[in-house]
Amino acid sequence: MARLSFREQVLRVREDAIVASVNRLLAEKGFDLMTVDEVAADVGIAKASLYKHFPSKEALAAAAMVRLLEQTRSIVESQDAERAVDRLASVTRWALHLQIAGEMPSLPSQNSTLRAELLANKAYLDLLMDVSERLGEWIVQAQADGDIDPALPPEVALYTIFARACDPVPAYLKAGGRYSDEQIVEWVLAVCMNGLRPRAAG
Amino acid sequence: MARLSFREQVLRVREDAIVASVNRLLAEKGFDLMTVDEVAADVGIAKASLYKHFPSKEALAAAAMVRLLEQTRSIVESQDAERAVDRLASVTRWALHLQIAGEMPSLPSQNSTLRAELLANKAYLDLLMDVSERLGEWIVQAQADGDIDPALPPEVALYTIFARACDPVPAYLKAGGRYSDEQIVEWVLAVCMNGLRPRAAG
DNA sequence: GTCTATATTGTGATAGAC
DNA sequence: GTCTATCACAATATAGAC
Repeated sequence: MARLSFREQVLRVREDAIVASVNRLLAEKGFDLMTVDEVAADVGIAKASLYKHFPSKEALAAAAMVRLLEQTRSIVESQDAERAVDRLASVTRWALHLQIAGEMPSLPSQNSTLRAELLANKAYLDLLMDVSERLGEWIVQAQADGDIDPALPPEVALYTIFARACDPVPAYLKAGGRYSDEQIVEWVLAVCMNGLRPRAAG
Repeated sequence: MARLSFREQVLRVREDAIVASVNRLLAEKGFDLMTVDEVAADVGIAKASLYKHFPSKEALAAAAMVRLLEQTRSIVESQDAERAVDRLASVTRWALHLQIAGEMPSLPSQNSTLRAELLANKAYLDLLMDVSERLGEWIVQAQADGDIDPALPPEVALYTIFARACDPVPAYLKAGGRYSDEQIVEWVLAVCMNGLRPRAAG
């Protein structure tokens, strides 16, 4: 990796702060209700300055998603459990914790402008492919191990796991106020992984 | 039920048409991206006329949700399978079919204005209570039958079933284009109900 | 109750000085 | 690259004639 000049480092730190704010606001209010004014105020700079770093609101959201996928890849690569199903459960648990802590950015799947921007973002696509392939391998392995139903197409299992990132169930249970975050995560995780298991014969 | 005058019937039909349009647009674009202009154009009346029927965009969305819950209650009441778990699966299958057909209205859970409007809507709350209580009874029965894990709080199962209404997995699988709607619904349903099952001992 | 036309506001994005 | 000030426009909501 090339050395960065002091100027470039300052720039990098500033942009990290922006993306962190965007991440938090996306988790809190979602893309449509998050305003660029809010982001600027949260970072503590003028809106026009924001636009010198990122050309559009969509680009801000994309940067937050790239950040999330980088964290995800890092978590995926750090898994060392022997059984593939345990590695899958561990990554899913991490995502659920992020979500229940209010740090999981969420994007509307229906916004076509945003979709187009993401699909044009090479960093985003590469990371998504990377993570998907790794998880896909684990799923196939878990099917061979008898931990995931072999009759299920791997992509069904993959999407089911990805979908935990925007599962509304944790938030509903948390709103009830009767259970700890830990307990909620474990229940949702158990229901998720249990759903992928092979059905008992008979 | 009181007889309606001709005038009132016309009004009723018009409002049904409005709510049906709102339902479709909510399913297609979601609340934030749906504009009142679109609704008016879709129904074929002027926007100002729309506002004579419904006082706000939020009220339009609420009416669509009431309509959905009325349909849900009707489906719930028509269930006659012997086992509670089969009745639960059948209702969930209906919701998944509605969703994959693009007829399931979806609201952002983060919009506080919309939340407040819904929580102030007695018809909505009554229907929600009604449906929840009935499904809750079935869940408790299914736990007694050994079809749902008795260690799971009934509300976890209830929310898990409710969440199928906004599950992104069917849309992702449909976008892949490799499987029929029927096949997708059956997989997602199976994973859902399997997840609630008791874990095998050992 | 329906229409056309308009008021009002919120917000994404930019101009131009420094 | 940062700021203040402003534009441009979309979208909710309403006025007022018929």
